[in-house]
Amino acid sequence: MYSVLLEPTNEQAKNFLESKLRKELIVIFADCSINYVGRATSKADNASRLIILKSDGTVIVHESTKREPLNWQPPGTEVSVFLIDGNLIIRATRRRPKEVLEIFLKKIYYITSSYINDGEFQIVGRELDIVDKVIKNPWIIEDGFKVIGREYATPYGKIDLLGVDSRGNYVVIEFKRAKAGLQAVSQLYRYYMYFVEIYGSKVRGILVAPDITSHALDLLKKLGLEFLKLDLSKQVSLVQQY
Amino acid sequence: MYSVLLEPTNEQAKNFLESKLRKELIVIFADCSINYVGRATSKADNASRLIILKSDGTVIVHESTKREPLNWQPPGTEVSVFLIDGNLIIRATRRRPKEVLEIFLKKIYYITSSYINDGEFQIVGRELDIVDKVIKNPWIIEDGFKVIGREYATPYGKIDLLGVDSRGNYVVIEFKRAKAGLQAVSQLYRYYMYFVEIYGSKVRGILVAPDITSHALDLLKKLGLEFLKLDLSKQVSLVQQY
DNA sequence: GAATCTATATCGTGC
DNA sequence: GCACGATGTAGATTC
Repeated sequence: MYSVLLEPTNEQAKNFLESKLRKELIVIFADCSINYVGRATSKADNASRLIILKSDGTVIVHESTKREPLNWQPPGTEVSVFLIDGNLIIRATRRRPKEVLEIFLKKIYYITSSYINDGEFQIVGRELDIVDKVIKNPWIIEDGFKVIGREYATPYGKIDLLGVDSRGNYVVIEFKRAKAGLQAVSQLYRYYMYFVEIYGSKVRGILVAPDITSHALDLLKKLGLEFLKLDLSKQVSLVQQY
Repeated sequence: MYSVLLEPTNEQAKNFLESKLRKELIVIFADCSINYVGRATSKADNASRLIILKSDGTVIVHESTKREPLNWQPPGTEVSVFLIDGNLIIRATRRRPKEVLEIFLKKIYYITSSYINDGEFQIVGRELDIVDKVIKNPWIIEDGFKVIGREYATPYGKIDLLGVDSRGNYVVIEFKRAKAGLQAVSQLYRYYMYFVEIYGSKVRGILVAPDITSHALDLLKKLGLEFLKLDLSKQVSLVQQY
Protein backbone atom coordinates (compact mmCIF):
# COMPACT_ATOMS: atom_id res chain seq x y z
CA MET A 1 0.00 0.00 0.00
CA TYR A 2 2.80 2.45 0.76
CA SER A 3 6.56 2.76 1.18
CA VAL A 4 8.67 5.19 3.16
CA LEU A 5 12.31 5.99 2.44
CA LEU A 6 14.20 8.01 5.05
CA GLU A 7 17.19 10.11 4.02
CA PRO A 8 18.00 8.02 0.96
CA THR A 9 21.20 8.45 -1.04
CA ASN A 10 20.73 10.01 -4.47
CA GLU A 11 21.14 6.58 -6.04
CA GLN A 12 18.52 5.03 -3.79
CA ALA A 13 16.17 7.93 -4.39
CA LYS A 14 16.59 7.73 -8.15
CA ASN A 15 15.88 3.99 -8.24
CA PHE A 16 12.91 4.37 -5.93
CA LEU A 17 11.41 7.25 -7.91
CA GLU A 18 11.85 5.51 -11.24
CA SER A 19 10.07 2.43 -9.92
CA LYS A 20 7.11 4.47 -8.64
CA LEU A 21 6.73 7.31 -11.17
CA ARG A 22 3.43 7.29 -13.12
CA LYS A 23 2.22 4.47 -10.86
CA GLU A 24 1.81 5.81 -7.35
CA LEU A 25 1.44 9.04 -5.45
CA ILE A 26 4.92 10.20 -4.44
CA VAL A 27 5.66 12.71 -1.69
CA ILE A 28 9.14 14.13 -1.23
CA PHE A 29 10.31 16.44 1.54
CA ALA A 30 13.63 17.92 0.53
CA ASP A 31 15.88 20.93 0.27
CA CYS A 32 15.73 22.02 -3.34
CA SER A 33 16.00 24.85 -5.79
CA ILE A 34 13.56 25.18 -8.67
CA ASN A 35 13.54 26.66 -12.15
CA TYR A 36 10.43 27.10 -14.27
CA VAL A 37 10.31 28.32 -17.87
CA GLY A 38 7.07 28.42 -19.82
CA ARG A 39 4.14 30.82 -19.82
CA ALA A 40 6.20 32.75 -17.31
CA THR A 41 9.67 32.26 -15.82
CA SER A 42 10.46 31.65 -12.16
CA LYS A 43 13.39 30.82 -9.94
CA ALA A 44 13.28 29.54 -6.38
CA ASP A 45 16.42 29.48 -4.24
CA ASN A 46 17.36 26.49 -2.15
CA ALA A 47 14.91 25.83 0.70
CA SER A 48 12.98 22.95 2.20
CA ARG A 49 9.78 22.14 0.33
CA LEU A 50 7.14 19.49 -0.12
CA ILE A 51 7.02 17.94 -3.59
CA ILE A 52 4.09 15.84 -4.83
CA LEU A 53 4.27 13.71 -7.97
CA LYS A 54 0.93 12.27 -9.07
CA SER A 55 0.36 9.30 -11.32
CA ASP A 56 -1.25 11.50 -13.99
CA GLY A 57 1.93 13.56 -14.39
CA THR A 58 0.88 16.38 -12.09
CA VAL A 59 3.72 18.00 -10.13
CA ILE A 60 3.01 20.23 -7.12
CA VAL A 61 5.55 22.04 -4.94
CA HIS A 62 4.40 23.55 -1.65
CA GLU A 63 6.03 25.88 0.84
CA SER A 64 4.92 26.51 4.43
CA THR A 65 1.92 28.74 3.66
CA LYS A 66 -0.92 29.30 1.17
CA ARG A 67 -3.32 27.02 -0.58
CA GLU A 68 -1.56 27.59 -3.90
CA PRO A 69 1.66 25.76 -4.75
CA LEU A 70 4.89 27.67 -5.30
CA ASN A 71 5.48 25.83 -8.58
CA TRP A 72 3.55 23.15 -10.41
CA GLN A 73 2.97 21.32 -13.64
CA PRO A 74 -0.57 20.20 -14.65
CA PRO A 75 -1.72 16.66 -15.51
CA GLY A 76 -0.20 15.13 -18.62
CA THR A 77 3.30 16.34 -17.86
CA GLU A 78 6.26 14.06 -18.58
CA VAL A 79 8.29 13.54 -15.45
CA SER A 80 11.78 12.08 -15.36
CA VAL A 81 14.64 11.83 -12.88
CA PHE A 82 18.31 12.50 -13.65
CA LEU A 83 21.49 12.04 -11.72
CA ILE A 84 24.03 14.55 -13.05
CA ASP A 85 27.39 14.97 -11.33
CA GLY A 86 25.91 13.41 -8.22
CA ASN A 87 22.97 15.83 -8.18
CA LEU A 88 19.43 14.50 -8.38
CA ILE A 89 17.13 16.43 -10.70
CA ILE A 90 13.41 16.03 -11.37
CA ARG A 91 12.44 17.37 -14.77
CA ALA A 92 8.79 17.85 -15.67
CA THR A 93 8.16 18.79 -19.30
CA ARG A 94 4.95 19.78 -21.01
CA ARG A 95 4.52 20.12 -24.77
CA ARG A 96 1.63 22.52 -25.27
CA PRO A 97 2.30 25.05 -24.05
CA LYS A 98 6.02 24.32 -23.95
CA GLU A 99 6.92 24.40 -20.28
CA VAL A 100 9.76 22.95 -18.26
CA LEU A 101 9.97 22.64 -14.49
CA GLU A 102 13.26 21.52 -12.98
CA ILE A 103 13.70 20.63 -9.34
CA PHE A 104 17.28 20.33 -8.09
CA LEU A 105 17.24 18.14 -5.00
CA LYS A 106 19.98 19.15 -2.57
CA LYS A 107 19.02 17.04 0.43
CA ILE A 108 16.19 14.54 0.60
CA TYR A 109 14.69 14.02 4.07
CA TYR A 110 12.09 11.50 3.10
CA ILE A 111 10.20 10.03 0.16
CA THR A 112 6.91 8.19 0.41
CA SER A 113 4.92 6.42 -2.25
CA SER A 114 1.34 5.18 -1.99
CA TYR A 115 -1.43 3.61 -4.00
CA ILE A 116 -4.52 5.78 -4.08
CA ASN A 117 -7.97 4.67 -5.15
CA ASP A 118 -10.19 7.70 -5.60
CA GLY A 119 -13.59 7.64 -3.93
CA GLU A 120 -17.02 9.00 -4.80
CA PHE A 121 -17.34 12.77 -4.65
CA GLN A 122 -20.49 14.86 -4.79
CA ILE A 123 -20.89 18.61 -4.68
CA VAL A 124 -23.94 20.88 -4.83
CA GLY A 125 -24.44 24.62 -4.69
CA ARG A 126 -22.84 25.53 -7.99
CA GLU A 127 -24.25 27.89 -10.62
CA LEU A 128 -25.40 24.80 -12.49
CA ASP A 129 -27.56 23.75 -9.55
CA ILE A 130 -29.21 27.18 -9.42
CA VAL A 131 -30.09 27.06 -13.12
CA ASP A 132 -31.46 23.53 -12.60
CA LYS A 133 -33.76 24.82 -9.90
CA VAL A 134 -35.01 27.74 -11.98
CA ILE A 135 -35.71 25.52 -14.97
CA LYS A 136 -37.90 23.36 -12.76
CA ASN A 137 -39.53 26.44 -11.20
CA PRO A 138 -39.61 29.16 -13.89
CA TRP A 139 -41.97 31.27 -11.78
CA ILE A 140 -38.92 32.09 -9.65
CA ILE A 141 -37.90 34.52 -12.40
CA GLU A 142 -41.38 35.99 -12.75
CA ASP A 143 -44.96 35.07 -13.46
CA GLY A 144 -45.40 33.78 -16.99
CA PHE A 145 -41.71 33.24 -17.68
CA LYS A 146 -41.07 30.30 -20.01
CA VAL A 147 -37.74 28.62 -20.68
CA ILE A 148 -36.56 28.36 -24.32
CA GLY A 149 -33.04 27.09 -23.91
CA ARG A 150 -30.09 26.57 -21.65
CA GLU A 151 -26.45 27.31 -22.49
CA TYR A 152 -27.81 28.91 -25.64
CA ALA A 153 -24.87 29.53 -27.97
CA THR A 154 -24.21 32.91 -29.60
CA PRO A 155 -21.02 34.20 -31.26
CA TYR A 156 -20.48 36.24 -28.10
CA GLY A 157 -20.77 33.45 -25.58
CA LYS A 158 -23.25 30.99 -24.14
CA ILE A 159 -26.39 32.33 -22.46
CA ASP A 160 -27.09 30.60 -19.14
CA LEU A 161 -30.83 30.65 -19.71
CA LEU A 162 -32.99 32.00 -22.54
CA GLY A 163 -36.74 32.43 -22.24
CA VAL A 164 -39.80 34.53 -23.06
CA ASP A 165 -41.91 36.60 -20.71
CA SER A 166 -45.70 36.94 -20.60
CA ARG A 167 -45.61 39.81 -23.12
CA GLY A 168 -43.59 37.85 -25.68
CA ASN A 169 -40.23 39.48 -24.98
CA TYR A 170 -37.06 37.44 -25.24
CA VAL A 171 -35.44 37.21 -21.83
CA VAL A 172 -31.68 36.70 -21.63
CA ILE A 173 -30.60 35.56 -18.16
CA GLU A 174 -27.14 35.36 -16.59
CA PHE A 175 -26.78 33.64 -13.21
CA LYS A 176 -24.12 34.19 -10.57
CA ARG A 177 -23.82 32.01 -7.50
CA ALA A 178 -22.13 34.78 -5.52
CA LYS A 179 -22.27 38.58 -5.54
CA ALA A 180 -22.27 39.85 -9.11
CA GLY A 181 -19.70 42.42 -10.23
CA LEU A 182 -18.90 44.48 -13.33
CA GLN A 183 -17.80 41.43 -15.26
CA ALA A 184 -21.19 39.74 -14.83
CA VAL A 185 -22.93 42.86 -16.15
CA SER A 186 -20.62 43.03 -19.20
CA GLN A 187 -21.19 39.38 -19.87
CA LEU A 188 -24.97 39.74 -19.81
CA TYR A 189 -24.74 42.88 -21.95
CA ARG A 190 -22.83 40.98 -24.66
CA TYR A 191 -25.60 38.40 -24.96
CA TYR A 192 -28.32 41.04 -24.63
CA MET A 193 -26.88 43.19 -27.44
CA TYR A 194 -26.65 40.18 -29.71
CA PHE A 195 -30.40 39.59 -29.28
CA VAL A 196 -31.23 43.28 -29.57
CA GLU A 197 -29.42 43.39 -32.91
CA ILE A 198 -31.60 40.55 -34.16
CA TYR A 199 -34.96 41.17 -32.49
CA GLY A 200 -34.86 44.87 -31.68
CA SER A 201 -36.54 46.17 -28.56
CA LYS A 202 -38.46 43.02 -27.67
CA VAL A 203 -35.53 41.80 -25.57
CA ARG A 204 -34.80 41.94 -21.84
CA GLY A 205 -31.61 41.08 -19.95
CA ILE A 206 -31.75 39.90 -16.36
CA LEU A 207 -28.84 39.31 -14.00
CA VAL A 208 -29.80 36.81 -11.30
CA ALA A 209 -27.57 36.70 -8.23
CA PRO A 210 -27.74 36.80 -4.43
CA ASP A 211 -26.25 40.30 -4.50
CA ILE A 212 -24.61 42.90 -6.75
CA THR A 213 -21.88 45.47 -6.21
CA SER A 214 -22.86 49.13 -6.25
CA HIS A 215 -20.94 50.05 -9.42
CA ALA A 216 -22.22 46.94 -11.17
CA LEU A 217 -25.81 47.94 -10.36
CA ASP A 218 -25.16 51.47 -11.70
CA LEU A 219 -23.78 50.08 -14.95
CA LEU A 220 -26.57 47.54 -15.26
CA LYS A 221 -29.27 50.22 -14.97
CA LYS A 222 -27.49 52.48 -17.43
CA LEU A 223 -27.40 49.64 -19.95
CA GLY A 224 -31.11 48.99 -19.53
CA LEU A 225 -30.65 45.61 -17.87
CA GLU A 226 -32.44 44.21 -14.81
CA PHE A 227 -31.30 42.67 -11.55
CA LEU A 228 -33.11 39.87 -9.73
CA LYS A 229 -31.95 39.11 -6.23
CA LEU A 230 -32.03 35.36 -5.72
CA ASP A 231 -30.29 33.47 -2.96
CA LEU A 232 -31.08 29.79 -3.31
CA SER A 233 -28.74 28.96 -0.46
CA LYS A 234 -31.39 30.61 1.71
CA GLN A 235 -35.04 30.50 0.72
CA VAL A 236 -36.62 30.81 -2.67
CA SER A 237 -39.41 32.75 -0.98
CA LEU A 238 -36.92 35.52 -0.20
CA VAL A 239 -36.89 36.51 -3.87
CA GLN A 240 -37.00 40.28 -4.26
CA GLN A 241 -36.84 42.47 -7.34
CA TYR A 242 -34.92 45.75 -7.76
CA MET B 1 13.81 18.90 11.27
CA TYR B 2 11.15 16.22 10.65
CA SER B 3 9.30 13.31 12.24
CA VAL B 4 7.63 10.28 10.71
CA LEU B 5 4.91 8.25 12.40
CA LEU B 6 3.96 4.94 10.77
CA GLU B 7 0.48 3.49 11.29
CA PRO B 8 -0.13 5.27 14.59
CA THR B 9 -3.05 4.50 16.85
CA ASN B 10 -5.71 7.21 16.98
CA GLU B 11 -4.40 8.27 20.39
CA GLN B 12 -0.84 8.56 19.11
CA ALA B 13 -1.99 10.41 16.02
CA LYS B 14 -4.07 12.86 18.06
CA ASN B 15 -1.21 13.66 20.42
CA PHE B 16 1.24 14.02 17.56
CA LEU B 17 -1.04 16.29 15.54
CA GLU B 18 -1.83 18.49 18.51
CA SER B 19 1.86 18.97 19.23
CA LYS B 20 2.61 19.94 15.62
CA LEU B 21 -0.51 21.85 14.46
CA ARG B 22 0.10 25.52 13.58
CA LYS B 23 3.85 24.92 13.99
CA GLU B 24 5.00 22.57 11.26
CA LEU B 25 3.98 21.22 7.89
CA ILE B 26 2.00 18.04 8.46
CA VAL B 27 1.37 15.37 5.81
CA ILE B 28 -1.09 12.55 6.42
CA PHE B 29 -1.78 9.61 4.16
CA ALA B 30 -4.98 7.96 5.29
CA ASP B 31 -8.30 6.41 4.41
CA CYS B 32 -10.89 9.06 5.15
CA SER B 33 -14.30 10.44 4.29
CA ILE B 34 -14.85 14.19 4.04
CA ASN B 35 -17.72 16.62 4.50
CA TYR B 36 -17.65 20.26 3.47
CA VAL B 37 -20.34 22.86 4.11
CA GLY B 38 -19.88 26.49 3.16
CA ARG B 39 -20.08 28.32 -0.16
CA ALA B 40 -21.17 24.94 -1.53
CA THR B 41 -21.68 21.51 0.02
CA SER B 42 -19.64 18.41 -0.75
CA LYS B 43 -19.33 14.86 0.43
CA ALA B 44 -16.48 12.45 -0.26
CA ASP B 45 -16.85 8.75 0.48
CA ASN B 46 -14.16 6.78 2.23
CA ALA B 47 -10.98 6.44 0.16
CA SER B 48 -7.22 6.87 0.57
CA ARG B 49 -6.09 10.47 0.29
CA LEU B 50 -3.20 12.80 1.00
CA ILE B 51 -3.92 15.48 3.59
CA ILE B 52 -1.68 18.51 4.11
CA LEU B 53 -1.98 20.82 7.12
CA LYS B 54 0.08 23.99 6.88
CA SER B 55 1.20 26.21 9.72
CA ASP B 56 -0.94 29.10 8.44
CA GLY B 57 -4.13 27.06 8.82
CA THR B 58 -4.30 25.93 5.20
CA VAL B 59 -5.79 22.47 4.67
CA ILE B 60 -5.37 20.63 1.36
CA VAL B 61 -6.73 17.20 0.43
CA HIS B 62 -5.45 15.51 -2.72
CA GLU B 63 -6.52 12.44 -4.64
CA SER B 64 -4.49 10.57 -7.24
CA THR B 65 -4.95 13.03 -10.12
CA LYS B 66 -5.30 16.74 -10.94
CA ARG B 67 -3.46 19.82 -9.80
CA GLU B 68 -6.48 20.97 -7.81
CA PRO B 69 -7.26 19.51 -4.40
CA LEU B 70 -10.47 17.57 -3.83
CA ASN B 71 -11.22 19.66 -0.75
CA TRP B 72 -9.39 22.44 1.00
CA GLN B 73 -9.55 25.30 3.44
CA PRO B 74 -7.60 28.53 2.80
CA PRO B 75 -5.05 30.19 5.12
CA GLY B 76 -6.42 31.51 8.40
CA THR B 77 -8.57 28.47 9.04
CA GLU B 78 -8.87 27.11 12.57
CA VAL B 79 -7.86 23.49 12.66
CA SER B 80 -8.53 21.10 15.53
CA VAL B 81 -8.45 17.37 16.12
CA PHE B 82 -11.13 15.35 17.92
CA LEU B 83 -11.37 11.80 19.10
CA ILE B 84 -15.04 10.85 19.21
CA ASP B 85 -16.07 7.27 19.92
CA GLY B 86 -12.62 6.13 18.92
CA ASN B 87 -12.80 7.98 15.57
CA LEU B 88 -10.25 10.65 14.76
CA ILE B 89 -11.69 13.78 13.15
CA ILE B 90 -9.93 16.85 11.78
CA ARG B 91 -12.19 19.88 11.79
CA ALA B 92 -11.19 23.03 9.89
CA THR B 93 -13.45 26.02 10.46
CA ARG B 94 -13.47 29.41 8.78
CA ARG B 95 -15.48 32.41 9.91
CA ARG B 96 -16.00 34.55 6.85
CA PRO B 97 -17.41 33.03 4.83
CA LYS B 98 -18.68 30.49 7.32
CA GLU B 99 -17.23 27.20 6.15
CA VAL B 100 -16.56 23.88 7.84
CA LEU B 101 -14.43 21.02 6.54
CA GLU B 102 -14.48 17.75 8.43
CA ILE B 103 -12.14 14.87 7.70
CA PHE B 104 -13.05 11.53 9.26
CA LEU B 105 -9.87 9.46 9.47
CA LYS B 106 -10.64 5.77 9.14
CA LYS B 107 -7.12 4.39 8.83
CA ILE B 108 -3.90 6.37 9.06
CA TYR B 109 -0.95 4.91 7.12
CA TYR B 110 1.56 7.58 8.01
CA ILE B 111 1.95 11.08 9.36
CA THR B 112 4.98 13.28 8.83
CA SER B 113 5.77 16.69 10.24
CA SER B 114 8.54 19.03 9.10
CA TYR B 115 9.93 22.49 9.65
CA ILE B 116 9.92 24.54 6.48
CA ASN B 117 11.83 27.75 5.91
CA ASP B 118 10.59 29.39 2.74
CA GLY B 119 13.21 30.53 0.25
CA GLU B 120 13.51 33.42 -2.18
CA PHE B 121 11.15 33.29 -5.15
CA GLN B 122 11.14 35.40 -8.27
CA ILE B 123 8.81 35.33 -11.23
CA VAL B 124 8.60 37.35 -14.45
CA GLY B 125 6.37 37.26 -17.49
CA ARG B 126 3.16 38.42 -15.90
CA GLU B 127 0.84 41.10 -17.30
CA LEU B 128 2.46 43.49 -14.85
CA ASP B 129 5.85 42.93 -16.48
CA ILE B 130 4.44 43.67 -19.93
CA VAL B 131 2.93 46.95 -18.76
CA ASP B 132 6.28 47.81 -17.13
CA LYS B 133 8.03 47.29 -20.42
CA VAL B 134 5.54 49.42 -22.35
CA ILE B 135 5.76 52.27 -19.83
CA LYS B 136 9.52 52.34 -20.34
CA ASN B 137 9.10 52.07 -24.13
CA PRO B 138 5.84 53.85 -25.03
CA TRP B 139 6.75 53.78 -28.74
CA ILE B 140 5.83 50.08 -28.63
CA ILE B 141 2.17 51.17 -28.69
CA GLU B 142 2.74 53.68 -31.45
CA ASP B 143 4.76 56.73 -32.40
CA GLY B 144 3.93 59.71 -30.20
CA PHE B 145 2.08 57.72 -27.54
CA LYS B 146 2.49 59.20 -24.05
CA VAL B 147 1.59 57.56 -20.76
CA ILE B 148 -0.78 59.39 -18.40
CA GLY B 149 -1.46 56.79 -15.77
CA ARG B 150 -1.35 53.17 -14.79
CA GLU B 151 -4.13 51.23 -13.06
CA TYR B 152 -6.25 54.32 -13.61
CA ALA B 153 -9.39 53.94 -11.50
CA THR B 154 -12.88 54.45 -12.95
CA PRO B 155 -16.26 53.37 -11.52
CA TYR B 156 -16.22 50.60 -14.11
CA GLY B 157 -12.83 49.16 -13.29
CA LYS B 158 -9.13 49.91 -13.36
CA ILE B 159 -7.54 50.77 -16.69
CA ASP B 160 -4.22 48.99 -17.21
CA LEU B 161 -2.69 51.95 -19.00
CA LEU B 162 -4.07 55.38 -19.92
CA GLY B 163 -2.31 57.70 -22.36
CA VAL B 164 -2.65 60.21 -25.18
CA ASP B 165 -1.74 59.79 -28.83
CA SER B 166 0.00 62.28 -31.13
CA ARG B 167 -3.35 63.82 -32.11
CA GLY B 168 -4.44 64.44 -28.53
CA ASN B 169 -6.85 61.51 -28.24
CA TYR B 170 -7.17 59.69 -24.95
CA VAL B 171 -5.98 56.13 -25.36
CA VAL B 172 -7.39 53.46 -23.07
CA ILE B 173 -5.29 50.28 -23.13
CA GLU B 174 -6.03 46.81 -21.82
CA PHE B 175 -3.21 44.23 -21.79
CA LYS B 176 -3.50 40.46 -21.90
CA ARG B 177 -0.50 38.18 -21.42
CA ALA B 178 -2.13 35.39 -23.40
CA LYS B 179 -4.65 35.21 -26.25
CA ALA B 180 -7.46 37.70 -25.68
CA GLY B 181 -11.09 36.56 -25.71
CA LEU B 182 -14.56 38.08 -25.48
CA GLN B 183 -14.11 38.97 -21.85
CA ALA B 184 -11.04 41.09 -22.59
CA VAL B 185 -12.99 43.02 -25.25
CA SER B 186 -15.89 43.65 -22.86
CA GLN B 187 -13.49 44.80 -20.20
CA LEU B 188 -11.83 47.32 -22.50
CA TYR B 189 -15.23 48.47 -23.75
CA ARG B 190 -16.35 49.31 -20.21
CA TYR B 191 -13.38 51.61 -19.68
CA TYR B 192 -13.64 53.02 -23.19
CA MET B 193 -17.34 53.90 -22.80
CA TYR B 194 -16.62 55.65 -19.52
CA PHE B 195 -14.12 57.93 -21.26
CA VAL B 196 -16.36 58.43 -24.28
CA GLU B 197 -19.14 59.61 -21.99
CA ILE B 198 -16.79 62.23 -20.55
CA TYR B 199 -14.63 63.25 -23.51
CA GLY B 200 -16.77 62.31 -26.48
CA SER B 201 -15.13 61.09 -29.64
CA LYS B 202 -11.56 61.98 -28.76
CA VAL B 203 -11.07 58.55 -27.19
CA ARG B 204 -9.51 55.32 -28.48
CA GLY B 205 -9.50 51.87 -26.95
CA ILE B 206 -6.68 49.43 -27.69
CA LEU B 207 -6.47 45.78 -26.70
CA VAL B 208 -2.84 44.67 -26.53
CA ALA B 209 -2.20 40.92 -26.57
CA PRO B 210 -0.13 38.27 -28.35
CA ASP B 211 -3.28 37.02 -30.09
CA ILE B 212 -7.07 37.32 -30.15
CA THR B 213 -9.89 34.87 -30.80
CA SER B 214 -11.91 35.27 -33.96
CA HIS B 215 -15.21 36.20 -32.26
CA ALA B 216 -13.40 38.59 -29.94
CA LEU B 217 -11.88 40.36 -32.94
CA ASP B 218 -15.33 40.62 -34.59
CA LEU B 219 -16.82 42.15 -31.46
CA LEU B 220 -13.87 44.49 -30.97
CA LYS B 221 -14.20 45.89 -34.48
CA LYS B 222 -17.94 46.30 -34.13
CA LEU B 223 -17.41 48.30 -30.95
CA GLY B 224 -14.89 50.59 -32.64
CA LEU B 225 -11.92 49.32 -30.64
CA GLU B 226 -8.43 48.45 -31.87
CA PHE B 227 -6.18 45.41 -31.52
CA LEU B 228 -2.40 45.56 -31.21
CA LYS B 229 -0.56 42.26 -31.51
CA LEU B 230 2.27 42.26 -29.02
CA ASP B 231 4.18 39.22 -27.85
CA LEU B 232 6.87 40.32 -25.44
CA SER B 233 7.82 36.72 -24.79
CA LYS B 234 9.22 36.84 -28.32
CA GLN B 235 10.60 40.07 -29.78
CA VAL B 236 9.32 43.60 -29.46
CA SER B 237 10.33 44.07 -33.10
CA LEU B 238 7.67 41.56 -34.10
CA VAL B 239 5.00 44.14 -33.29
CA GLN B 240 2.29 44.19 -35.94
CA GLN B 241 -0.93 46.15 -36.14
CA TYR B 242 -4.35 44.94 -37.34
C1' DG C 1 -14.00 44.92 4.60
C1' DA C 2 -15.56 45.71 -0.25
C1' DA C 3 -14.37 45.82 -5.11
C1' DT C 4 -11.67 44.73 -8.84
C1' DC C 5 -8.50 41.99 -11.52
C1' DT C 6 -4.64 38.65 -12.55
C1' DA C 7 -3.22 33.79 -12.71
C1' DT C 8 2.25 29.53 -15.38
C1' DA C 9 -4.80 30.06 -13.16
C1' DT C 10 -7.24 24.84 -13.60
C1' DC C 11 -11.14 22.39 -15.19
C1' DG C 12 -15.22 20.96 -17.82
C1' DT C 13 -17.97 21.27 -22.02
C1' DG C 14 -19.18 21.87 -26.63
C1' DC C 15 -18.00 22.37 -31.30
C1' DG D 1 -7.67 21.35 -30.43
C1' DC D 2 -9.94 25.93 -29.66
C1' DA D 3 -13.16 28.79 -27.30
C1' DC D 4 -15.69 30.01 -23.54
C1' DG D 5 -17.10 30.31 -18.85
C1' DA D 6 -17.35 28.50 -13.79
C1' DT D 7 -14.55 27.91 -9.71
C1' DG D 8 -16.14 26.52 -2.50
C1' DT D 9 -11.50 29.79 -7.52
C1' DA D 10 -6.96 32.04 -4.57
C1' DG D 11 -4.27 36.01 -4.08
C1' DA D 12 -2.82 40.94 -4.55
C1' DT D 13 -4.00 45.71 -4.56
C1' DT D 14 -6.49 49.66 -3.72
C1' DC D 15 -9.81 52.32 -1.50
